[in-house]
Amino acid sequence: MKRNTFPLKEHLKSKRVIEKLYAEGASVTAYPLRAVFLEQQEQEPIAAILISVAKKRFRHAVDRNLVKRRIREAYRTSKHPLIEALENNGKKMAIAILYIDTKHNSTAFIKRKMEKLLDNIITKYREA
RNA sequence: ACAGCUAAUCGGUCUGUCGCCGUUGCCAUAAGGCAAAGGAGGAAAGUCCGGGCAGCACAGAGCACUCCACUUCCUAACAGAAAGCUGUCUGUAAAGGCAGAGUAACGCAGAAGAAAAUAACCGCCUUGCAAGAGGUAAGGGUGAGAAGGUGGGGUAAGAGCCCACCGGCCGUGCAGCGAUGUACGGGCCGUGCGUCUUGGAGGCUGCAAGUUCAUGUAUACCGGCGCUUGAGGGUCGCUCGCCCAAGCCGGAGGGUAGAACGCUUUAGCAUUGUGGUGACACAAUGCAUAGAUGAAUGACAGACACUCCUUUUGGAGCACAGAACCCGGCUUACAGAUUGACUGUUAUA
RNA sequence: CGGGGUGUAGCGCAGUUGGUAGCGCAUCUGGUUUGGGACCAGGGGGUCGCAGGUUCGAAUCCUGUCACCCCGA
Repeated sequence: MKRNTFPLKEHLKSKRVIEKLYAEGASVTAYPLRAVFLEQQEQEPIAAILISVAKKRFRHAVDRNLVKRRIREAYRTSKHPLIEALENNGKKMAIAILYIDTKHNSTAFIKRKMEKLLDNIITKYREA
């Protein structure tokens, strides 16, 4: 059985890549989540992830942290189908996950939507 | 007992599974793996003050500018804190809020009002046929503010002109380190704000400071100094000396977007003792307690505690809020719990 | 994290040596026109972001607070 991890290496940090991602990346939505993704070969992990919660939507740092932690937890526990799909094709990818609701949602709800979102990324990438 | 006021403390606990971050140890050529013990706050917040620290600037002194201002005291420092003083407001009270250096000179005080400061509009009194002249701050009216206030004597009418009490000012004695209080005496006193005067503080920029390494570009351009008549660098607390030495400094432009140091041991925390009304200081003993950087400190399940609603079975809730170089304050947000001092009301002894 | 600014009528802005809060557009009424626009005349509309303080008096000075915007790699 594979372990559900999300170490620092899999975080997306490079400013250049992020700028390119937002400029050229394709997007999918599974409300309240939106993903922006781009194929990106010059990187170590198979999928580099960026999680973003806008200050405009949650004014207090406590609320932003809570939402980011829930998203991180959801990604950690449901990332393997995506990783396998990319590995089988020999591709690597940079993904930004945005939270576009203005109120809190439960962890279980976010996890369901995360699974749907990652599934959507795979199908949309195959089409393209 | 209830209600309040004030000072302080706390502001969930435990178990299991899966994760995140750095540290230490072991294993591994390496990538990494395993284990251990740790991992948000009283406000981490706002960024309103004050320092430390860093770079740059700087001969000395003065002026200007900005801020502060009852007294004594604490502190590294402060616009902060402590103990007091005076006035004023709120409260039955405990208590709390606000204001408080000085006034020699100068300026301003809209509208209203006769007049806003060497004052006479109406009125009153004297004089005069009258016009007018003189005296008068008791009464009217305007205003935030109008000639110390109230009462009596006194007078042509009046007025500190005189007296009593009160308020203010000056002097002396006493108490206090002092602000100030108090007793006695004196003369009889025009409001507010500002400029100003006196004393104190302040160089500028901020960890995206600053330092080092790697990658990369421009050995090109402009200005200055220098090329053996030595710029600059090293040694060094400084000068001399000695050594190295052909580049160095600034501007504009181009390039890089990675890593490390700074980065957590400190004006540090806890306990006890001593001094002080107190803020606080000193001493002894013990402790080591986040250090991330597109930014970790969590998710899920269960149990307990607490509060509320229903009622004996359950349901709901559980504040404000998340470190970003570090401290000392201030301000603002905050469900609830505990302890000490004090006040009021009611009841009982 | 650090630095700076703004908040005044429905909209865009003046007014900050303290003394009745204005301008343009919009809006309303009347006139003009066959009717509309333009034009002419007149009117209404303000917790000056919010809460305290100083002052006789605050949009203006001081303190706190809320919202929004800009700059620094």
